Amino acid sequence: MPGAGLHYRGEGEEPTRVVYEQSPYEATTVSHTTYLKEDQKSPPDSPYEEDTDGKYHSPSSLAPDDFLFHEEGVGSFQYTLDATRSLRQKQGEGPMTYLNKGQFYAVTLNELSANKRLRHPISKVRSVIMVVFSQDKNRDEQLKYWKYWHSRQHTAKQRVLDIADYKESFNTISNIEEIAYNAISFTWDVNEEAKIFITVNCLSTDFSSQKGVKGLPLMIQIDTYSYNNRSNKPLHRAYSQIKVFCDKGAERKIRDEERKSFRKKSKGKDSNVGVITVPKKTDATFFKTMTDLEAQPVLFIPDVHFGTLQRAGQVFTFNTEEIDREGGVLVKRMFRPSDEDLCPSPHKQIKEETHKRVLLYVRKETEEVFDALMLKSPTLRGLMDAISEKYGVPTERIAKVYKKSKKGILVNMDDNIIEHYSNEDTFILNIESCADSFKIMLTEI
Amino acid sequence: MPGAGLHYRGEGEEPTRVVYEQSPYEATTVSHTTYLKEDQKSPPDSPYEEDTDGKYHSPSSLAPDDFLFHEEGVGSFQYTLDATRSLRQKQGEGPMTYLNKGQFYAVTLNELSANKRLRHPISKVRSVIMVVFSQDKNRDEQLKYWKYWHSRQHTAKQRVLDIADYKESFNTISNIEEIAYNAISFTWDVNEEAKIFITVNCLSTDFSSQKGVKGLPLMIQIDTYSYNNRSNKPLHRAYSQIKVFCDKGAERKIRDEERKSFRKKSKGKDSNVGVITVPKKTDATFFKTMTDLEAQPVLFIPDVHFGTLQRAGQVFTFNTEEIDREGGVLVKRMFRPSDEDLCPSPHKQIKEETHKRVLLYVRKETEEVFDALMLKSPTLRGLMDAISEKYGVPTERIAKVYKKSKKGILVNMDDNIIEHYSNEDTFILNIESCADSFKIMLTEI
DNA sequence: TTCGCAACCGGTTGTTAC
DNA sequence: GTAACAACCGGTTGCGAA
Repeated sequence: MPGAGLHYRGEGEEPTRVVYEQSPYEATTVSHTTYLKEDQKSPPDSPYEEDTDGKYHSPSSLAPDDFLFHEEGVGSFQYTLDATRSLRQKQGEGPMTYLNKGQFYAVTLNELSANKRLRHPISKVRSVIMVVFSQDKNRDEQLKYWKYWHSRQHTAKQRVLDIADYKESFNTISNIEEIAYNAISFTWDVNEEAKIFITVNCLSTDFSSQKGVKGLPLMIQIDTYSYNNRSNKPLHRAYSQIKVFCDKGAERKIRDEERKSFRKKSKGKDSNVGVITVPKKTDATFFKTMTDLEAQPVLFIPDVHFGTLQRAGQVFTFNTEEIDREGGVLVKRMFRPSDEDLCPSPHKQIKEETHKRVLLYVRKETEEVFDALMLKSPTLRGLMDAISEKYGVPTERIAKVYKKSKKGILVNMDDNIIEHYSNEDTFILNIESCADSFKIMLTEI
Repeated sequence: MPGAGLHYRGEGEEPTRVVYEQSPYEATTVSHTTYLKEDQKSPPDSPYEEDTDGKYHSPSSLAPDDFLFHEEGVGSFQYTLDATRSLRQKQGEGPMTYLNKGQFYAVTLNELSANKRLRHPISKVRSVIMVVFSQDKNRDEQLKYWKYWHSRQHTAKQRVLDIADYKESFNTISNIEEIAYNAISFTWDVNEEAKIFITVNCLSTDFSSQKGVKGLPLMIQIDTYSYNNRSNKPLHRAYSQIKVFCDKGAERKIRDEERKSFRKKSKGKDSNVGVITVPKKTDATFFKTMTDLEAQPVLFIPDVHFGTLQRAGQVFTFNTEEIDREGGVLVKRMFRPSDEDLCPSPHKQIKEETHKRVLLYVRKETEEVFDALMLKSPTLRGLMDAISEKYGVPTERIAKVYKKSKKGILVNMDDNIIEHYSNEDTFILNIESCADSFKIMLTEI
């Protein structure tokens, strides 16, 4: 790891002074309050790596104290999650921390800069803590999962991520905002350790109706922004991979792994192929710093339908107020993601027209979960518009729309047919590209 | 078991002559073709019991051959299910047979009367084989379960119970009717053993979204009616309790039970509390005769909405025809359960409204794809309006509308014909221009 | 490639100790 | 009662044999 000057923080060790690599691109001193200009695009990837443990290496050649922040501020923050981490770790996967659904876990946030002792003059930052899926899941997949999960909750108000209102926590943070169902933002002072208590309200197995299968891994991601930053880009981003279990499932999982490890050992077969056993028991997990600060995390705000519309409105209103007080126009944009950044709301307006609208569910043949098509009018045109909007097929390029009845009869779709569909009728959708036009097939199921 | 004269049929043993207890209520000879009068209510419970094994005891004191049928005919039929039965059996539960979803199992039906050798002059009976829930589930619960299950099937056509079209089977049965999604009826001759092959398409775990829980036990029930019986009441009713598993789950379940039984035994603890171990391995299960012939089994026909309306209609029509030939008015009622006996439609009003509308599919001779004609009323006028709207033919210019039946018979279309069309009936449409008017031809296909 | 089968997976349930 | 924990449950997956 050439030239990397990274800080290692052992357990119980006081964070002291940290030295960062000098950026090859900009070698000037930047204070914590000097941020990236907006037009500064495509920063280089962080040139150093971290080990799979998520901790930082301590190179033998520590640079002197008077080195400065990395331009991006990457690496200057360190977060921990107070939960037992899995001892074993599959090859090709990062470490995994086990949580129980509905249980509170402490998350601590520290800023480890060399200037720590000097105290930053403007020392407030805003962090957003989120529950997201692994990066191999794209935006649509993530939203599909969240929608699926949300549709099966007892109450539509059920959030993915909650924060505890412990006094212990409120001494260190403020301006808490539930900016999405899976994201909470708050501000804290880099001169003091911040501590929050979070709980995750979904199970890793909640994203599929299949029984007896592994749950999906999730990530707790923390993005930290300059308080007055004009940029959409966080100063720092880190994550911790988690699995969420029922009841005391996290503890059982650890127990079972220990048992299995013991059985393996007693068999003498040191077949640790593909499994790395983390040596010592870890009561806390360090977040792993990410180098990609550009990717937009997927925020989930449920589809606001009738009664729920109002609630989402509240969130936005609240955010807007907050942000107005802060005076940052661009920050406002960030904290109020556009419809496209969120779960796209098909029913943006209107109340008197609602009775004419039809909500159809369609899914691909190969998929399990449906997409919702809200037809602004129960007509062929309305259907084509909805498909166009949802799947990016230009309306004018849709050559034919067929429907196939349950008996397999192929019919030209028309207004009349659509008018007689009921809300929540279900179809298999097939979009066939044919020359430079598309043929749409809705199969009734 | 005092005074019980029951027949025991061992494996491989030919059913020969059976002796039944003389009814204390009626000691007259009744032939198989003499049935209960309709006004004869509340028959006494069958005065004999069966052991939990579901087989019949063979009392040492067998009565002579010339004893006669029990008034109800109960006990004169014996059915077997060729599937391995669970070795263990929980206290308070009957025996349980394990099946795999989608796998075919043989069911044999025998009539064991003393007159067997004499051959019945009128020897046809109708049996209905059903998959139902245990008796502790009332009608509403059962329908709720079926609806839940049906709503999660890949195709709405998915039936609960299917019968194989093996030649081996068709030699012994006829007039097969799928009278409900969970019930199939057929006729057979009591002088010959009937053999059918059935498969169950639901899992015992399919009735709940909960993960990791026991599946619901089901019953295969067989009701046997006199072929010309005017009564709703079957001659005989028997059931076998089953659990349906995925893949080869039935075999695994048996294996696991054997393993556990072995472990218990090796521990020396003869703690058979609450568990009866069936001594020998049973490759087939005997159905257990039920004494309650009054209870109406719960038949499941899915909510008929638009497209599916017609399918249910077909079933009914078919049944009605069948029954008319048999001439039994009351049987007809039985095979055509009222809406209340079936899955009650939640959209009853909607159905009432849409009841009058008919959706027909028509295509040109040369085309492949159909157009939909929504008739606002099921009349000739409604048809002409729909054609006019769809193809721009002025209604007043339509001179004649013919229909051509499948046999090629040409008929003037009238209100009556149209009223009897079902949703999604299909036609070839031909519009012939003749002077300044048009002739329409609908050919049934 | 399929089949038989044991192991995996994790929600759920029952049992035992405090 | 409640907390800890092992066993149950059955769909699913992976592995070795035919």
